[in-house]
Amino acid sequence: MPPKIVVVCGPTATGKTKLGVALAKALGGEVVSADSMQIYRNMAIGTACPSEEEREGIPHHMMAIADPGDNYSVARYVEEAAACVDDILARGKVPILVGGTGQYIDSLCAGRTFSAFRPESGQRERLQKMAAQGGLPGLWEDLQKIDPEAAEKLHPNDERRIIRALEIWYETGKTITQHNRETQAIPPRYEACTITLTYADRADLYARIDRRVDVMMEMGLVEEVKALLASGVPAHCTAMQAIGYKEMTDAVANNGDLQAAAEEVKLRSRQYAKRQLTWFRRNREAHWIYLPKEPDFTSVLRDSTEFLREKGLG
RNA sequence: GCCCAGGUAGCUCAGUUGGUAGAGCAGCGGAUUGAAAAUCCGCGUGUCGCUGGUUCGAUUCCGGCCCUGGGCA
Repeated sequence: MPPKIVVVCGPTATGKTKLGVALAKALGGEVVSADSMQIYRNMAIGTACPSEEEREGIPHHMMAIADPGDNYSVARYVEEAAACVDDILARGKVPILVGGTGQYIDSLCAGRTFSAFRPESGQRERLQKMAAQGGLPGLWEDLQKIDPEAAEKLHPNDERRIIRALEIWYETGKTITQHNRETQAIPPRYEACTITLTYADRADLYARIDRRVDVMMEMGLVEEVKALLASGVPAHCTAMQAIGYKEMTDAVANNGDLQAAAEEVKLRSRQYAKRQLTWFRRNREAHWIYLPKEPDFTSVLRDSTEFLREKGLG
């Protein structure tokens, strides 16, 4: 049996951080972040990265460990986070995976491996150029000849995945279908005991998100973005695609209305939360906690620990 | 008060030479195997301001009324 770990997931602004810390204290655990943007340094405000006080002395891993100019990826995450988790287990503590990036969570728990080559090989750039010049339909047709099964599953407009599938083929001589089949055969690396947090009423979640963006603005999101740009972080790198950062970058560059930009950030955050829900709904094993408008943290914690006890944790 | 323009989806608007209407955005749903806070796909949710008239049939034409914006007083 793979080792058990706790997973706390859910859409943004549902209190994952707080629950993660409380569970770490209750179970003797450490937090491992599963957040594709908190992974970057110097982005504390816009990514709602927990402060020292909020961490309450609990060690937090996989947080603020990459340079914003780096282009972090799932592959790197799985490798580094697995090392963290294994280390925590080896010390007899409970790893508590906390975050909203479903792809990172699932890939880590599945023990998924990724095709072993550097995306910087130039292949991707070449394919992107072809697509940009109207060659996407042709690329999809190429894929259909090389790997009909993959082409079947991909919409002809899904440029990223079509290019990814072709890139793997040209670089390794193996189809993505073959690669996926191999990774699916890998046994799960961890047994995830998953708690998914969300508000029972979507309107309450959206209201929470809106309020949180206002707080980020008060805390100085604009200054944080300006500082990143001033330090030489490229305006179009992965980190700057994060919600809050791209909108503020545009607003600052165009001398635009910051309040209007904040409204845009709220909208994009709500849409993001909805996509997160779509991802998490897929996991039928997860224990969902449906929060009322004014959540009572004590009962959320009790509900969580009860579920984990049933799962044999704590 | 008079003149003009307009009132169609949650918003901005298109349209119907009379046969109960469609785009963008928002919203909802789905996907997701090295960008994932990214990216891709699907779905129209409606007393066509109200009320009479003409008509087999009116959101469309005509009258009246109400509302909004602009102009003249």
